[in-house]
Amino acid sequence: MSSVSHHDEHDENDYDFRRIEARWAPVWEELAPFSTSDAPESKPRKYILDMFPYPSGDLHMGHAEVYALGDIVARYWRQRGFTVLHPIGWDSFGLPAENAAIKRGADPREWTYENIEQQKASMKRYAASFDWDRVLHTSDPEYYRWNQWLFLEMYKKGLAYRKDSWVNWDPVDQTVLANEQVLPDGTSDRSGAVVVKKKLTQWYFKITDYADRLLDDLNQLEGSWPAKVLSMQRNWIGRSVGADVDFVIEGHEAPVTVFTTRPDTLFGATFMVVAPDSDLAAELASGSTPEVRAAFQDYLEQAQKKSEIDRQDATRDKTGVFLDRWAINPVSGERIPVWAADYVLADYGHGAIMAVPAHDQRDLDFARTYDLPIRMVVDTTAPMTGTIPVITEEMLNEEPPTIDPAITGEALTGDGRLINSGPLDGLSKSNAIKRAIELLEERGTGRASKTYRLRDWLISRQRYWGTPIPIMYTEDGEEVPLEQDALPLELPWEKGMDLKPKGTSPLGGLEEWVATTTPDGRPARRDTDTMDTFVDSSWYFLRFLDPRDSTKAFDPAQAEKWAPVDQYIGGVEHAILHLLYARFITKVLFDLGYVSFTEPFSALLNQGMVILDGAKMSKSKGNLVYFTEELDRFGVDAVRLTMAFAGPPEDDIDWADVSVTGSQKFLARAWRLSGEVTAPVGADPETGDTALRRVTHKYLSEVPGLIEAFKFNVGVARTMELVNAIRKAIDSGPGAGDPAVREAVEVVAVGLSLYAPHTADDMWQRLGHFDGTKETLVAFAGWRKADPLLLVEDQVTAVVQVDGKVRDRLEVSPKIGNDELEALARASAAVQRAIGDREIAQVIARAPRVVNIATKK
RNA sequence: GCCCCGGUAGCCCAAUUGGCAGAGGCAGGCGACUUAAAAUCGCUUCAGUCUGGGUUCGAGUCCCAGCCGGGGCACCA
Repeated sequence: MSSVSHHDEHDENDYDFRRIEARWAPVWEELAPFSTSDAPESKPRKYILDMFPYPSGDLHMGHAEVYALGDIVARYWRQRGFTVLHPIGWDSFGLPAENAAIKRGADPREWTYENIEQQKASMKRYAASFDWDRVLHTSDPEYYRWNQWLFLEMYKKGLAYRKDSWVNWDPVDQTVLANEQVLPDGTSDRSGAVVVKKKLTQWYFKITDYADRLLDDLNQLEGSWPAKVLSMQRNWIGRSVGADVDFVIEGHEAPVTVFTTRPDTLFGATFMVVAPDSDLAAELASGSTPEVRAAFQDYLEQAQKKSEIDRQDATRDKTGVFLDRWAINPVSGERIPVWAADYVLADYGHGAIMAVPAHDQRDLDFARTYDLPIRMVVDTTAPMTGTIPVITEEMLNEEPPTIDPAITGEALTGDGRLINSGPLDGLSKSNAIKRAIELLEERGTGRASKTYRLRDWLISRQRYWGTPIPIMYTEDGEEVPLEQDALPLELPWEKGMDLKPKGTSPLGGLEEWVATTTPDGRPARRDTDTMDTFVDSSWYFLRFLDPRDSTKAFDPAQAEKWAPVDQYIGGVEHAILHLLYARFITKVLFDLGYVSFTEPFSALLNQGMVILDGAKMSKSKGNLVYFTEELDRFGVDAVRLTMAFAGPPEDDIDWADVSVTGSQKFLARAWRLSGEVTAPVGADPETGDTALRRVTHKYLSEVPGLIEAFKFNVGVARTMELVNAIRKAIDSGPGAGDPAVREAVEVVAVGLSLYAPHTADDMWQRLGHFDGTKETLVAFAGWRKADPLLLVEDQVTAVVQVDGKVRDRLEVSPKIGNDELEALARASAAVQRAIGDREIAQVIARAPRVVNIATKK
């Protein structure tokens, strides 16, 4: 045997992913098939967006998943005849670059743009169908100048402002953090350090102005966004509805307002508590006796020494200090003591509460610690029917169990009948809430009110690698915004610049840059902080519409054409931060008249994580699966297909549970078919084998619904079925020359183009369709219409049950009627045997599927 | 403590409005091809759907209670 000819034959008929990848990568590079710059006006449009990556190192398996899934969606809509905008860029400002630069003593730009080049090469290898003409990097001056523009627009509207406040300080990264960046355990989501509080003057975006809209508009996204994300956002915004109540403080000019969700318990308020770190507490203490002042100072210092973790521990004992001040209940006129205690937070509500120990567990714990009065005002033993209290005879005869919170230590928060509450007596909880608010409003000492967990977005960062804040300060402290034509205010770089975190921005060290003059010629100093990088990503989807536009951030006309994003794909780790900010900025841009929509992402898909052996992959655990290694071993298409096939996209993929080899074998099976087809291009499929055509057309009709429901795993399974059916047709059916076989293999190629672009294009070429032009790539072949005649089965199996158990199966016409089916069922010998001598009670026929005969018991 | 999601074969997962529990894959077994093996092809074993109730002619699917797993929020007034 000639080994040479043997080898040649091998070459032609063996699936060699390396050779196939090497064949197509240069073709795609040359044809730039997914550029949308020449999109015809006539075609419908889709904007499919994958969350853009941060350029730290090379791509990892998580990227491999998101870009595989996003690409399925993009390629699907292209096959459906849409012009698909599927851009990519880099979220390239941020701390990792800066930390790497410090380690290497170099410019963060070098590290950043080297990584971008590496990731870009990997993405191209991965064959993601991006529009490479629209690449953007948020660290380019041409991008971040529009962050500055946005900041100034918001500044003009009072939505960007500076305030002095207690902020979250990351002692490792030496910068402030937004609330959203502090994890529930009080550590930084970046460095992992325990966050401490620091009082600083910082820039904020007034996201709280949008709290109601951010909450209410979530209803529009119901069904299109994962329920989990909607619930997380609702929790995060945390709207509480209740009342503001004004308490006069003896010897204090202004009344103190408290927020409460339970104005019905106003008569049960037996003391007031203010947050020790609030201005109000300091004020009240300073007006008190020297002893109180000293005790308060002492308490405040202790409270501030506590870490965020200790402070949030709900189980720890309540502490506080009496301020020797007295407040007057605006409804009852009662005189109640005022305390300072750190279970009240300075930055929630008004930083002060009315304490109702009988009906609030925290207040009760505090009252029991300091021996303060506890008064029940809601009798929760009175059962309610609607809003009318009902007392049964049984209850009158029974010795009632003690429910007094002062004895049990359990606050009563349930519904009940109001007692000890003057005009509210006898009312139910909900009616008493309404009535109490009316009473307060009549007297002008309170009003209905809402408060939120959401705080304003702190955007200042004391680090280098970000967007400079376009504000300067004159010698007398006046804020002066930059003029638009002074933008971009470029981020300066000096060789040997010290970027080490030291608590103030590194830009402060560049005297030449900091010292400037106002437009009217006064000496001034620039703000040396940079913006939170979440500002960058809060509007990038609009910049993709024309990333080279040097005259504006984006073109409203283009936004009208493409936006909002039809499908957004990314990890659930951004469920709050990025998505909340992007929603906020979109609403701001709407209010400013730049866009006509109020939500940026019409639909959202969260993919799960790629894990290994049940554990998150990490370098420290040493259980990393390397992206490049997987591609080298199994090929791009097999890795992509595995991502799609592993399971529902939102579930985690355990790389130990999947078989990339299996994917590879399947691709080889499918690919080989394209070499076996002998029917000529254009052979009329209608002259082919009907049984195979039924399978093919069922595939054509079912798969679109599956893809649109993100059931990619089922879509792949259906493609496997079709391939199996073709294999059978060739080996033991009508044979490789049948036009239906050609039709089916072509449908496989188009179907596979969503998951395995190299294999699909190679099949398409072997089937004789590719002529070197962009239009003849399989990506543009189009999804064929299923022939409805082939979808109608001429025989279906009807099941006959007796008392719910399957006793016979009948081959019947799909058009059979209930009566006829029932008659057939009754005639069945197997059925009669099952019935025996029992009497038939009822027969349910659901033609053409099922007949159930129920017998009398 | 409050809220949300999920439990189907050894494993990953399917299953229109309630209507034959199994589509697909992995792993395993047997066979064909081969001197042999790999590759390939064919055939094939395996659960009655977490538990207990309920509704129904009929429940993986709907309702109630519970168990287990995952997630979010939580001294938020």
